[in-house]
Amino acid sequence: MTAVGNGAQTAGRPTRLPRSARRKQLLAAAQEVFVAQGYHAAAMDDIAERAGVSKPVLYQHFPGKMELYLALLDTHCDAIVAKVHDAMRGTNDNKERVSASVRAYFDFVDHESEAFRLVFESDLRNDPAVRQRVERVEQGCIAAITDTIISDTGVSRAHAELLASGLVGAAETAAQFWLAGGRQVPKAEAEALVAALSWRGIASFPLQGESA
Amino acid sequence: MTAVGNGAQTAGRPTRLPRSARRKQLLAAAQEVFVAQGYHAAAMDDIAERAGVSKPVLYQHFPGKMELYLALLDTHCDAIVAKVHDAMRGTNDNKERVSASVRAYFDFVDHESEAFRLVFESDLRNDPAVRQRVERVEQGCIAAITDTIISDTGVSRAHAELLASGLVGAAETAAQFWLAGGRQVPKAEAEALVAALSWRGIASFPLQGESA
DNA sequence: GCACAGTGGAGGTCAAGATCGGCGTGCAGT
DNA sequence: ACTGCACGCCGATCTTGACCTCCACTGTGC
Repeated sequence: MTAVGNGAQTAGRPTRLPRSARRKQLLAAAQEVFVAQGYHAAAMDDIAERAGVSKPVLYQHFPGKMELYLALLDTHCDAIVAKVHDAMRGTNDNKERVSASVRAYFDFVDHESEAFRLVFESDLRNDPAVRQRVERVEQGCIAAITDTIISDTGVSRAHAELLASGLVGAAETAAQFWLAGGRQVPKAEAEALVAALSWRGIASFPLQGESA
Repeated sequence: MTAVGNGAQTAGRPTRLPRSARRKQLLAAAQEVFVAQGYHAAAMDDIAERAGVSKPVLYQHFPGKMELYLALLDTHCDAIVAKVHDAMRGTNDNKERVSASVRAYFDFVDHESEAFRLVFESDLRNDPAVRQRVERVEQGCIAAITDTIISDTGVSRAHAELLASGLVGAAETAAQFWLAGGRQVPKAEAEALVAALSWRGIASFPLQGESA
């Protein structure tokens, strides 16, 4: 976990990068610092130092701390919703849809845990701009699932949304727990377990009425 | 939603309270402000104003902002875990246990939404002291359910924990969604829906192997 | 050899947490 | 009942810390 990309050259020659590459590098450095320290504790000095540049450079690429954070957030928010959408559209078998959605969550947590923590453990949820984006992610995931539930079970939208939020919460919390616990269970096993839980939970809902 | 307890007396005569009553009033005011604004955005001035006193009084009762927040947190953390424990011990029927647990979450969200948001939407999870307490709550709930799952299904502890985290996440997220959506669905209905989802999901796990 | 673009470190500003001298009120003793 | 005392409370202030810009330097193209 040293500096990003081209490495720290604080003592060596300062390398001149094209703006595009520099911007990506700054974003990567910012992501590491934001995830490690949280938004408030992260100082712009830390981010600049992490990237191996000085603060003015940072401010030549981003107007302020908030915009930098939002840029990062936007990138990943899109990615998450897109993955769930893909999981829904990739097949017509609902059981497979559940599996794919759960797998999407675990993949995301496994491969991009930094992005996950950036979005779901943000300490800025009170800020309207951030709140809007984070809620948009959850709403987006819930909405994607809701539509499928409605069309396949016929329950009301309000009920379907509640069920969808439960499923999303199960996948999200389980994935988070799996990550926090140090990936004790093999990933495929964990996915299968949570997928089974979710599928058994939702599968019999077309019945609508409760049978004992 | 004006000032707490004895009302705002900014213009009138300042009332002198015994220390114990003043402390409780300050805690209530702090809770309102912390929930409404989040930890970082909440200023000690706001809390003092909300309580109708001045800042020095606040600092005569609590050493600092963090201690004030932790005092609040501790109160509610205990309450949540206790409720889930009660739900587990109240009966031996597992289906009823699931219902009771879900009802516990919804009750908590319904009746003490402020406390819920204080704990689960905290913007201080990066702070070790806060993180420890919040994780302790989730771990506590998960652990309570895990034991039941293990003794009744025989799956390994790691798997049971994962399942438990999924169930907790479902109840938590659904309750949160229900609250955020303005309680559109009647509480009893929402509880029944989520309980059914959870119960159907977990009920057939004793089989262990998957039947189509 | 010279102009120039871009870097690096020092400083301004402001918000928010934490604190000091005065004030008014209720009570004890005579 | 009157006076001195003790205590809780308030307005105004200090300081820290973090975001955001200005002077000296270095390496390059003509």
